[in-house]
Amino acid sequence: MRIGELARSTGVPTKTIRYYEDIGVMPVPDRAPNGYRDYPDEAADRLSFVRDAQATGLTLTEIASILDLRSQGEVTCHHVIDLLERHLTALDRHIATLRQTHKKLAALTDRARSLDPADCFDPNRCQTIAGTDLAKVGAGKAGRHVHAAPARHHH
Amino acid sequence: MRIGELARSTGVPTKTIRYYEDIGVMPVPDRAPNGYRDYPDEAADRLSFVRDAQATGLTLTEIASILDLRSQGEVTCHHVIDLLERHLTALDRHIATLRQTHKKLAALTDRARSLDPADCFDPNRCQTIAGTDLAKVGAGKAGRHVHAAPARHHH
DNA sequence: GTATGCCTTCCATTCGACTGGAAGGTCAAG
DNA sequence: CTTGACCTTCCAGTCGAATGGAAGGCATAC
Repeated sequence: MRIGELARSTGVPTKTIRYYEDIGVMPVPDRAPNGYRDYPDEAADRLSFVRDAQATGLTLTEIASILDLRSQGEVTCHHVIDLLERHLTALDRHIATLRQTHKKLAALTDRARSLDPADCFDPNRCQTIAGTDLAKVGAGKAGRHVHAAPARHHH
Repeated sequence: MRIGELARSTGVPTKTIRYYEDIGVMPVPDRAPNGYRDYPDEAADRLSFVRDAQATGLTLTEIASILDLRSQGEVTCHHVIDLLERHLTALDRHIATLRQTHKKLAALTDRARSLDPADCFDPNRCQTIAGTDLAKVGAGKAGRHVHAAPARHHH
């Protein structure tokens, strides 16, 4: 499979796939006689795994270290297990905060929705909601920057 | 309250607080006669809200638009509600993928743990796990880059 | 009075993760 | 034999979100 097809089948741009190869999260593929990259079918799964892992907040560097493409001698199984275990705990906490703040944001949305729609033409009304009420809704002191995941990529 | 205290009480560095002010997610505070920023108690709540919202994947720009600190006329309640609603849906999906991939990573960790510990001194064994098995575990085709949250900030 | 700690502004740099664009090679269709 | 889609490398730029550091002002302690 060529890079374009892989890109189409996974939704990951070709540019990004090449970039992943550069930084070591995707393995160096074979080349067709013409120099084109030639991917095995598993490449799509690998790419999907990378994206999923990324979505849980692992950095590409961490993912690379798990997938160990560069086969550095110092990277042992223990390191990988450690990394994964620490990440799983962080992930648990992260999901919890996410659900919490989801609730807050939902409450906030309800509040915003329940306002007299006519007031929406008065910027000051909006500001008031945004300012005071919002601050109160979001006032919880839950675990700060527990950790994260990649951003939307529409630069 | 001065910036240092605010920083201590929220865990957000002073640099970052000033930066938040620059980009408009934190309101411009009063100044003491000596020129020092003087924050009201609510500032801590506001800052916490910003961090929480950020943790759910909203960008600082989006947060600023919700908090509407700049009071642009065009930013209506509807825009804000829209933004929040879209974000909440995205967040639901995101949490779902997170939980899914959490499961995958947990399975992966188990698998890694269950290997003969002696093999851990053989780099090749680790590579094998990392390569083939991992790719399979992570092979699910769940919704790609649904969206996300900010990164750990230990640059 | 000077050391210490906190504050101020301003400007440059970092970091991860892309993304764009130039310059050019390959190949099937018309 | 050219057009167009697809591929190659390489290097530069962007974006969000900080972070670092210089240069200097304020306030309290000794």
